[in-house]
Amino acid sequence: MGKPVNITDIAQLAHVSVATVSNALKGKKNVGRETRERILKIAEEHHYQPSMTAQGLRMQHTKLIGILVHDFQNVFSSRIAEGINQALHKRGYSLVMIASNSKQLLNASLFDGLIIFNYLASKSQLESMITASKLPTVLMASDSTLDNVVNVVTDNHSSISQLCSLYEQTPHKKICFLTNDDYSYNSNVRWQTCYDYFQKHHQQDITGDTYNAHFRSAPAKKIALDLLKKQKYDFYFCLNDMMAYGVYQAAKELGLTVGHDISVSGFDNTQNNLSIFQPKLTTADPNMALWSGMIANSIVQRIEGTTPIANQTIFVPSEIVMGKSVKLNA
Amino acid sequence: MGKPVNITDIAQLAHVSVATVSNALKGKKNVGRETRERILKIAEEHHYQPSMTAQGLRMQHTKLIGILVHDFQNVFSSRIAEGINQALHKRGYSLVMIASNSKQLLNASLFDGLIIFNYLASKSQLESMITASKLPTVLMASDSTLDNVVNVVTDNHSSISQLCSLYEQTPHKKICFLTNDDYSYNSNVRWQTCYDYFQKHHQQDITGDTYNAHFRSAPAKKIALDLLKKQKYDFYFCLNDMMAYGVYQAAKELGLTVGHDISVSGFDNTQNNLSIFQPKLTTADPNMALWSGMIANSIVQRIEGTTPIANQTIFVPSEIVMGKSVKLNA
DNA sequence: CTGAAAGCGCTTACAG
DNA sequence: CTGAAAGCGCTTACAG
Repeated sequence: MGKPVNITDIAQLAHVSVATVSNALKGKKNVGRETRERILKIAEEHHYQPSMTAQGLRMQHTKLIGILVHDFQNVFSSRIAEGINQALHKRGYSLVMIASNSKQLLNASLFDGLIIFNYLASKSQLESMITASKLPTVLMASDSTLDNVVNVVTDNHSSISQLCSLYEQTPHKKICFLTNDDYSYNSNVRWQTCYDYFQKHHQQDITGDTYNAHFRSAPAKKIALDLLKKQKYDFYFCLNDMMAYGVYQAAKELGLTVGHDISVSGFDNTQNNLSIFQPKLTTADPNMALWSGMIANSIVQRIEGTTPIANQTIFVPSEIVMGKSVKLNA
Repeated sequence: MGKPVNITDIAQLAHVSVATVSNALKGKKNVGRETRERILKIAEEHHYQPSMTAQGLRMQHTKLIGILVHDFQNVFSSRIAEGINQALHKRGYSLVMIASNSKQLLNASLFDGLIIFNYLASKSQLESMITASKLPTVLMASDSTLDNVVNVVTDNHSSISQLCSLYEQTPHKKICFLTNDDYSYNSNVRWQTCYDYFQKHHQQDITGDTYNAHFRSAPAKKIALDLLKKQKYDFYFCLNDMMAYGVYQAAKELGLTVGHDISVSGFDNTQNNLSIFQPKLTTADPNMALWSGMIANSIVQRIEGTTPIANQTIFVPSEIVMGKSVKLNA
């Protein structure tokens, strides 16, 4: 394809220097009115668009913020990305999504800042990437203590405590917990909150009643199928919604009614207008709008120096949404 | 943050020129073995990563391919993007997703090629963007005739014809069609195929039995609710799955059983392991794996000059998946 | 108000 | 085998 028109082309067309074209285009006041208008007109006519590689190289920033996702298909990252994108756009930045197999782009002086949600790497691998990039970074599910990162995370603690307290208002006697793997920040914090809660209020050690279903529905279904057959538990406390969905499926397969025969709770409030959960799931809603706004704020402030670069953790409030999946005493 | 180490830093550390560092890093053979190893070691130790803006400016390409989506949340674009990403990665390109509010990036000499799925702009707006960018471009739902675009689209024709022929094997007598707006390529092609089919096989003009539900479930539900109450139709031929879902909801609300009282067909096969459609929907499956592969191939070939830049339309085969939503004669 | 020049970090043809 | 130099498209301090 013919190469795009550049600032030199415009300069020639307008019979001025490239410096003047640049100044005119950037709205500097040191350009004569007549000259400016002529330049603008020509640039417009030729669809002139400044080269981001040249601008980026010269100015040492790109106004681009990268969001690294494990893969493009992840529904949760897509949802939060959309919110962040809106917020960043208002502040003059563009959000660019890349999948983890393109992570070498993170250190390529392409982005002014980084946002990372889920990653399969270990925490130390992740941190070495972030350290190498030297960029202001927001982590959405971590408690990294690196200087250039701010963790903007769900306030798991308060929501999980409230969810735990529901147990006392049910007729149930036996509760179990579905978790994710050890390296999962959210799973760890949520589980620890449960542990503390049951230790304190019921003098009960929940360790033996904890099952790792990897935050996914299929393993959760399998585990629940087994446990339900043994009638071992009547309350399935799931540390995220996907696992709750697995329990729903298991219950259905065994002819059990959620919210009646057993109770199920989740976390994330991923139920949408597709009405996957029947009955409606009792879960925690992370307030995505607030979350994305805080992420956008944090990163822009660090890039622009409004907030000094220093480690910080910000908790985003979440709230309980009451469904019909937990059977409360009359 | 401290600025990243560049090629000059490495050159000083290794006591050689930047040219030699560059040659060593790129694996050129004109560098002494001892020198090369020393350079590589130092670069490694300092986590040297070439600047993409500098490289891009110098080489006039970035190995970056942009995919423009209407918004990050769109499930369909996310799904196809993931497939394209895998295929491009193998060929040394990175896929970068941007939302439509960042479309000025398309002409910024940042990308080597463009992939565009859904856009709310009119065809002419879209085409002027593509023309200005002068980049090899793949369109996934269009029949643009611009020189630098190749349309890689679902083979609507064959699947829709097969779906239409199902009607003759049902006990139903009255069929209606749910469509999208006029500017929707897929809707247009699919509807035209239906029109031709019914004209030819039933001497019937379906125009009066066509309803615009904007490819979305909510409007489809509303329309279906109205039509079902009037008992006007017994076969709801939906030009995509989302609208079929709306019809399912309407039927459920009225106590009607899909696949028994009425028949419903869709297009896209978006049903996943979340089992949203009960009973399983009869629909067309676009073969996403094949589709993403063909997109990746097309664009890389044009970028690298393997295939000359010229307008082309490629049809991706799709196939019917038989669910239980269409009631066939015994 | 305008333009010549330096320089951002690279790559590559060229001279030695 | 190695390095000096030009140049990709910009911006900005500076001189006039």
